[in-house]
Amino acid sequence: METQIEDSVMAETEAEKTKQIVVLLIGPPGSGKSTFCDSVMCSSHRPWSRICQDIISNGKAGTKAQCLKMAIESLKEGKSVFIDRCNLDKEQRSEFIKLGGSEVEVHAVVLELPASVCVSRSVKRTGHEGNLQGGRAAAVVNKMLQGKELPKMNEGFSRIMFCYNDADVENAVNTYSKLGVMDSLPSGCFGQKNTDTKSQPGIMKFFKKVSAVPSSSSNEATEATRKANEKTENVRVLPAKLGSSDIVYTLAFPSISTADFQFDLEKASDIIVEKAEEFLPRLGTARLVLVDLSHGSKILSAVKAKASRKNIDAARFFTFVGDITKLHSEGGLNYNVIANAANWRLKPGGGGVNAAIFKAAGTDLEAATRTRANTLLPGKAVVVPLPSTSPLHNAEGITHVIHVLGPNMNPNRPNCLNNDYTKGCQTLREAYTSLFEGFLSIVQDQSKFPKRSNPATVPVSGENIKDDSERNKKYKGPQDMAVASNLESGPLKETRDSGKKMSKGWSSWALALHAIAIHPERHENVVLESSDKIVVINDQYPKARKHLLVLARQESVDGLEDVRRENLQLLQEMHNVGLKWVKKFQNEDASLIFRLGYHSVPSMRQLHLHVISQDFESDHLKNKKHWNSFTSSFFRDSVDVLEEVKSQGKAHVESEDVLKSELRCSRCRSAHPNIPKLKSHVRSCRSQFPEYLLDNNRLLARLESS
DNA sequence: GTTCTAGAAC
DNA sequence: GTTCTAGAAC
Repeated sequence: METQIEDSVMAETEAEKTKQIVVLLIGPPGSGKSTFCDSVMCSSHRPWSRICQDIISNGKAGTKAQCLKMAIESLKEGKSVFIDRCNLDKEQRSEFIKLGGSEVEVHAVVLELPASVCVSRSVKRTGHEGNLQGGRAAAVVNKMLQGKELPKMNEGFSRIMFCYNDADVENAVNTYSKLGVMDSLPSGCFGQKNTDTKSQPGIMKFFKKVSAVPSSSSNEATEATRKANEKTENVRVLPAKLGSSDIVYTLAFPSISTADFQFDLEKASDIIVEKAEEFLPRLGTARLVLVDLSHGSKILSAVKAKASRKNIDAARFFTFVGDITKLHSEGGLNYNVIANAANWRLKPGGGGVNAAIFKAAGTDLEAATRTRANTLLPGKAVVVPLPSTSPLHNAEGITHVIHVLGPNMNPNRPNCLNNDYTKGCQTLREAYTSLFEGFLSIVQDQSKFPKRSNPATVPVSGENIKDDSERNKKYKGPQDMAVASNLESGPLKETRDSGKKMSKGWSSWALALHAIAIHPERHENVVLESSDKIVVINDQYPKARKHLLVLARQESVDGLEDVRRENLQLLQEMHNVGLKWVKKFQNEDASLIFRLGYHSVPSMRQLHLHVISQDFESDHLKNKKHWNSFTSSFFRDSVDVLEEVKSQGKAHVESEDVLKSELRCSRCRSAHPNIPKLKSHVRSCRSQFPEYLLDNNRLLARLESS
């Protein structure tokens, strides 16, 4: 018996020592992944299998699935495994990480060499198994690095080594070469620096300096990868020379403010021509196309006439008749960026161009817009990259939508300027400036991957290149545009005026309520009640003994800030449903006391009414923000919201700053130094509630509270 | 919104 | 030493 036990202990110890390893190489083409594997395998005493996606299919490129299959087979044979593919993002890595287990450790070796090194190696190599060579290489490498996510231990790695230069690589090669069958390496993350080489500095500098060079589309690199196998590129073609097949960057835009906002056509056409003339020289070969739906459009003919009088290049600035969402499929126009005559809430609806674009782009555009901005001021623009899943991206080739808000002269629309054309023209000029600058930033951004430049000759010093330093100074990337556009204050008083909120989008975690409200049928397990107007659920992290949420189902009402008179019926319905549940709970326990209300600034998207008992007995109530969001003026009682919307058309929204104020008992208002002490006090406090809460049925108690 | 955790507060 | 908060990451 004893020997048996000893044997099994021995076996376990041994098994631990002989753990196999899966090593994921992480790096773009040219980073030296294959060389790394070869170097280790040359001198290692451990059996290794190198799994290279570029050659897995009888010497040709194969699939991730093939790699996985081969990895499993190699592990069964007792070999350790190198996964020799780029593995640049978490998703790409996840399935290989799953190969790990009690018998198998998963490591990462990150080859973070300068992008320029990778590009130059990719370009120079002739016998590379992936056949990624020539001028396309730079585009591919740079595009890949854009989407790169560095590995983290919590993905499931037991060890990560970062290499930033040849010395680091050599060190890593040695580490793995020396690793005998019985050895293991310490786990942890080694060598990581803070710097991140998402882009290739040299190439960026270069493309900022040359005039904007159009490229076919943002899919350039993907397309390049595919074509790299078919074409032998002449890498010596200069950037300025464009083949006839090249697609030129094109912005299609509607006339801003002249439709629904009733802006004077003559004045508007002057401004359009003036701004186009100003921007064309900066836009390289990119084109501006004014679009209108109807052939008899007065704005188109006015602009056409004025542009012709000013001798503006008609090949680069022209008018086009058609549906702005179908100019390619129905009009044969190649274009990649469209402007939207947006509303200040950046939401679908209203009719016209705005409705058409949101409809054609699908929900992707709405979601993408939210990550950039919540609202827009007149005269401002926000650049939104269109996800490749959007129908507009696929069918028309549109990669970006730029929302623009122009001045309004229509008394039936918000912020009417009452014929003040001094202000109006100023704002319209500003709107076109914002729009064209946004477009310029896209063109510059995409020019990182020029179609026919030779990245191998990317100059370290750019003698032959004209320096357009003015542009360098003045224009920022699209993301900066979005922020800048929203941080500036303007005449739109209704707009949320805290820069923080305005530039905030909805993170993925904040969309859960929205998903339930829109598709309650997909969340049957959590839905307590639903109708066509509302859905009732338990708060997932209740902050009191009873804590429900009544969700509005209507799209586009994200929170209290969006509520207007037209939503009164909805608010009343939500309130009534809340009351009904309060009654139900009080029938079960008459001592429960409730409040119904909204958070001034919700963390989660979709208007939701809190129905919460006032005991606050919950382990989920953990911090100051939790407490203050239910007990300070940040919590807006439903009765008050209803009253304010009825009388003023909207509800007061308290600043988030109050969430940081001191901790006070919701009954006796005494202050407490920290959450545990506060909670302990609240458990035993039997004071009367403040007078304010006893008014107007803000507090819903079955019995007289004592 | 929560979770995790470094470091401040005690 | 432990408790608690606050900021980052998700």
